[in-house]
Amino acid sequence: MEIATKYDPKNIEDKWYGYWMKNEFFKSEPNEKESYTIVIPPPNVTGVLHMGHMLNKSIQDILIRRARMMGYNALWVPGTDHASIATEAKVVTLLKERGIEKSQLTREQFLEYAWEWKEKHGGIILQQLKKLGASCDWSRTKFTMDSDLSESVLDTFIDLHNKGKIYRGVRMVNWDPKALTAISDEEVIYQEVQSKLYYVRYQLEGTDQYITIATTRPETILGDTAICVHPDDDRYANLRGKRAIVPLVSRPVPIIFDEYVDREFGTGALKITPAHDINDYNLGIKYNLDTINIFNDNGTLNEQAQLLVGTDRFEARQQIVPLLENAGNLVKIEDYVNKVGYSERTNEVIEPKLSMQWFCKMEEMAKPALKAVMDDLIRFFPEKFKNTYSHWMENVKDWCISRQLWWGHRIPVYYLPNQEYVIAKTPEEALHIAQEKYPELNLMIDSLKQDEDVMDTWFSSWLWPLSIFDGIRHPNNPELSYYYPTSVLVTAPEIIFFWVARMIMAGFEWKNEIPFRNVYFTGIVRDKLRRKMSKSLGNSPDPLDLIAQYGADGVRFGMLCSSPAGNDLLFDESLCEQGRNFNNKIWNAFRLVKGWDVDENGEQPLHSQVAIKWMNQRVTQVCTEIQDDFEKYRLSEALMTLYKLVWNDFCSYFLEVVKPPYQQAIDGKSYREIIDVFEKLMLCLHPFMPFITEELWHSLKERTAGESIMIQPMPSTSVPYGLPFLDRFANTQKIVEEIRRVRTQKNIPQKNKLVLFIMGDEKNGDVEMNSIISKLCNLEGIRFITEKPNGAVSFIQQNTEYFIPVSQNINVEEELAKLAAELEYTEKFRQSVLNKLSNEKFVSGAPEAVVNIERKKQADSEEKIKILTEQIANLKQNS
RNA sequence: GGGAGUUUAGCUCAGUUGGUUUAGAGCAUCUGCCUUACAAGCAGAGGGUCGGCGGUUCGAAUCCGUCAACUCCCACCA
Repeated sequence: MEIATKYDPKNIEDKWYGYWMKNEFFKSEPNEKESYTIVIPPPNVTGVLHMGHMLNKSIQDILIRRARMMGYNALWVPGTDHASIATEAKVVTLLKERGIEKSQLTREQFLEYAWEWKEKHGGIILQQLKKLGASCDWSRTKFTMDSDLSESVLDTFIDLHNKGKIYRGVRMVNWDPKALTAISDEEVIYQEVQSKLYYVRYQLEGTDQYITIATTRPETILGDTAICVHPDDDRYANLRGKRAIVPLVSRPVPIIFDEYVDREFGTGALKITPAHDINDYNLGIKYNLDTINIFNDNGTLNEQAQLLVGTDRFEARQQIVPLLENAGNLVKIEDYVNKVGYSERTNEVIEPKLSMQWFCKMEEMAKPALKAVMDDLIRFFPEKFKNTYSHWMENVKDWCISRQLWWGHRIPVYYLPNQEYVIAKTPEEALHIAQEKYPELNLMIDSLKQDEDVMDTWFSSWLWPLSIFDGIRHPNNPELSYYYPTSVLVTAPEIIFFWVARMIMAGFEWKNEIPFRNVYFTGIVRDKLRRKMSKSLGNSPDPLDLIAQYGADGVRFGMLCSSPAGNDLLFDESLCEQGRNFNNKIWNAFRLVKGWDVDENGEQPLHSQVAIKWMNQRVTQVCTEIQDDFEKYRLSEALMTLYKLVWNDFCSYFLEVVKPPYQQAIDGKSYREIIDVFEKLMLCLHPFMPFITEELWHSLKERTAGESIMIQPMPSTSVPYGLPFLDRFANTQKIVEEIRRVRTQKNIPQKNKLVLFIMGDEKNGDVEMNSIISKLCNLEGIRFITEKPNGAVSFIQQNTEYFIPVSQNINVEEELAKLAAELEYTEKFRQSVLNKLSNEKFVSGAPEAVVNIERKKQADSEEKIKILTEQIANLKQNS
């Protein structure tokens, strides 16, 4: 049957994925083998596959497939993250499209919609991963809001609270006055805006003197509770102990001295509004200042402002200017460019707002987590992220773990009528505890009011490697003992603090062990213009379209062939094209081999015997190389090495040598050995390109039902390979290239046979390698000579002279020029070597091996100069 | 403002402790080929004073200093 000339991955990929699933090859259970575990960084449950996932998941699949073939019990655990903020935003938007406002719903109603949506549309991304070939154990799929994982989150909250590591405190949050919610720092977008800098003077109490401050937000003057200057600022040294009068509201406030103030900016004097600026708030704590909150949640001024009550903050900014001017407090207004934070969701200007939040103490937990990385108990690839990590861990701040949302793990705190609170996993439990503690209150279930907030999403994902094995609730369970610590975490450097650092802390906190041994940081996928791929820019291709166009194997190749750990990937479809072409190349190599007639009685030619020996040694050599690459997570290097092995060595050399002459059969021995080599190549490539390798592995030999390449062992690296033999072959390849160059230059078609003259004694000839040259260069014969022939083109390889007689006239000028150029180069080279060797300090200072190399270079170049000089003389004489 | 990193061929990158490198790969480019596996291919070729300057050394892409450009992270200036 004819095999198509082009590889078509479509049906093949679906067929094998189904086969793998049916045979449960992805499943893992603890056994006597060593475990190799990867937990997926759980994508948002609302997410769809993007290019960043493609890179990240391809890498994980490559690692897990290789581990499986290296004899480990490999497990890749999939799952999704509930992603409080993103999911809630998504659900809110979808409800709005149906004409429902979140504010109209009760918490329970909203959550019902959210769950309904999650069940229906959540986790699409996991289905998409199957297209990529991801070999996850799907039977273990987890979701951060599964009941067991949720319970683990509550357990850890309660545990940390009992240990005194969780507390309640006031914090400045990013308030969105339009959405009426706090948002995270990550959702604030800073933009430069053209604004004004207002200089306002404050009268000093009991004098007719003034102090002038500069502000971009004059409306917040109404909430001022201090003036601050630099302690070393001579201009204000006499103000110590004085008070200033806040304009318009006539409030006397202290003048404080702190190094926070930049003397160069404005007048060097700063007004302090602790309720509406994070820095002012910190100063407020330091100097025990009053905090006057002048804003309502919707951004209008409240009664505390005394003036302009009910006016919007921006309107108030306009209106307060003439008021200040009339009162004689406005000094001047300058144009000014500053950065203002906007809400990513509503594009509203963020208002810093004080609110009560839950915090987790970090300092103590950070210590073992920092040490583990610095001591290489956990290794980072690339290593440079150790610096980033240590810098952050040494300056770690307490973690605000509450979020003003509904979708997520609700904080298990129950407030009592007496202002106290209890912590418990369920309302019933809470009631029970409360009743025991305060029997006099006669508490009922309705007396308890649970905290309205949910926990930060990371407060569940930091448990991920533990909670998926139920390691929080049952820290000594056999699954956890077997699979934990996991082998490697593959993730993005952006979340090194949010997630990586915290998982390490959680690992020590609840298991007293690292969660993973290695961390591989991927880069960011960018477009050719180095812009981050994003939905809003519209510069990101749809991964599923790419897979449809180039095949999953092709896309995987494209993602991997040029992305060293930590480096950004500048994605271009041409990379996938290269991958597709590679698949096609392999496919056609298979077509060639499959098309041969086999003659079991045929004798194996010498060139085949030599080529097979060489190819096997090359495979072993490359396997050893990529073993090292994998240990260092140099996956791109490993892939490129295999790419070159297959394309250059296997296709361009090996198959060309062993290929029988047109319409002749191949001998049985060679055929079987070629198939064996082909099979080894498929094994090596399988982690990178699982589908085509499975397809061909099945086609190369008879297989029985239920067999698969993905559970075969990798080719052994223990077979010795001989460097001298490989060197001989490399030299042979150079000779072949020289002959081909002659053909190209002299326009001699490949089908015309040539004769090769070799200067020297036939006894010293390399019969094995010459058989290769004969086959590849279509030689009529090889003859050994002692006299330089006329009418021949020559080249020198390893100081042996080769001549090829050509029918047309030799262009003597051209030949001479070529020889002269080579002579000049060689003489220069020799001179540089001589310079080194004539240097006393080099000869005495450099290691002997290095000096010997130079001596060898000298001898070789002198020999070559001699040969070239002779050739030039000979050529001149004969012309 | 604080910290980290990058700079090698047109592009993306290797180059491991300084010495078998007057620097390699893949892609792209150019030339010639529809050669009986593959034009998604074959054969051949060109292309770099390793960001600039200075230093250490017998010897520097590699180590040190300095300048320049770019990137990322953190903090965010009234």
